[in-house]
Amino acid sequence: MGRAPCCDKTNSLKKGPWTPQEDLLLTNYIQTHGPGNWRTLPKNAGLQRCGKSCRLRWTNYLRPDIKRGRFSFEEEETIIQLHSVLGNKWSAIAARLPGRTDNEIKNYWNTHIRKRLLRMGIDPVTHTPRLDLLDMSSILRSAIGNVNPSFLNLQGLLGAQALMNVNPEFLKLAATATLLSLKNENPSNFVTQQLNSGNCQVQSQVAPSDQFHTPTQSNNVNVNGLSSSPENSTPSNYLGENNYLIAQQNQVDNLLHDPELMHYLNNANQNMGYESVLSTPLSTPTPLNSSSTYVNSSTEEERDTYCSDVFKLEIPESLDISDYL
DNA sequence: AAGTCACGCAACCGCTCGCGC
DNA sequence: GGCGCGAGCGGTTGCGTGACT
Repeated sequence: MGRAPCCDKTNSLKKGPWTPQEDLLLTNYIQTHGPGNWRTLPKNAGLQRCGKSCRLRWTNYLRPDIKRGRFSFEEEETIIQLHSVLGNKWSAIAARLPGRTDNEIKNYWNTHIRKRLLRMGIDPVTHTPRLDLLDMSSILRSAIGNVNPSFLNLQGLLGAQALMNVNPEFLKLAATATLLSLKNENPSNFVTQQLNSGNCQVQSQVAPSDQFHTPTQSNNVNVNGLSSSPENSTPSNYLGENNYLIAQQNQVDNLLHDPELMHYLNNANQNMGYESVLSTPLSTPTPLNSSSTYVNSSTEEERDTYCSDVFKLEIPESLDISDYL
């Protein structure tokens, strides 16, 4: 017992950015002696730095096997997949990405991937579609854009029950309409048919569900020996449109069949108003006209725009969906 | 040209865990 | 068994830089 602290705060150890001279001292020392004891290293190397600072500088910057430069699509995809399995275990993720450090991956996640997933309406923590952004109204509006407005009246919805208390079948209807939109198919006929018939048994009505339903194996993420259980299955490829659609379909299906989620939705209006769901600014959903826009895009903006409008939705005031509530 | 803002990244901070005393 | 330290990790901060007005 009685060891001296690693970083004696009374000492005026240097902090802040490293100078080239300090880098050289540290690199030369480690190449000669190896890292060894980080606590004694600064003194032996002639550095006025904390051992912790030296370790960080070496592992995050000076290490010779570090790969610099922009992350490739493959690396990005791997990070997303690993994060869906491992969460914020940056060191574990970095261990499976040769040449990348946990700090670098963490920074890249926070500055690029996280934002992109949020823009795509995907919760970066759970890797599932964000229901708070799944504003069904606009999808329905776009879906029924050619329906006689007199047929629908939203007053009942806005004046009555919170949207969070929505009938699960309505959620399913909206989600299916969303998926039809994602598939670049016109959901109008489908929604109109459902609303006219009062039939909420959407699943059986969706035109060829199998057409874009997920193969079983795509539920299982397998990255470098890691595989996720079906319960926390995640999109296997956010960068490919088809896989993205498959993932969306799967995740929405899973959510709509998740009793806990439904329980949450049924009780959420006790904790929050439906304003959060309805607060999305008015917008016109952008059709996904290109089937290859996203995966082949070379710029981040192009990647982003692919799905940025997918969940921008609104409810027309003339829509009456009270029957679904 | 100058000021402002947003973004990215390196570095720091604070915590936990494992180990030695 | 308890304490303290080293190492490692994740979260956060702050600075540099480029874009924009």
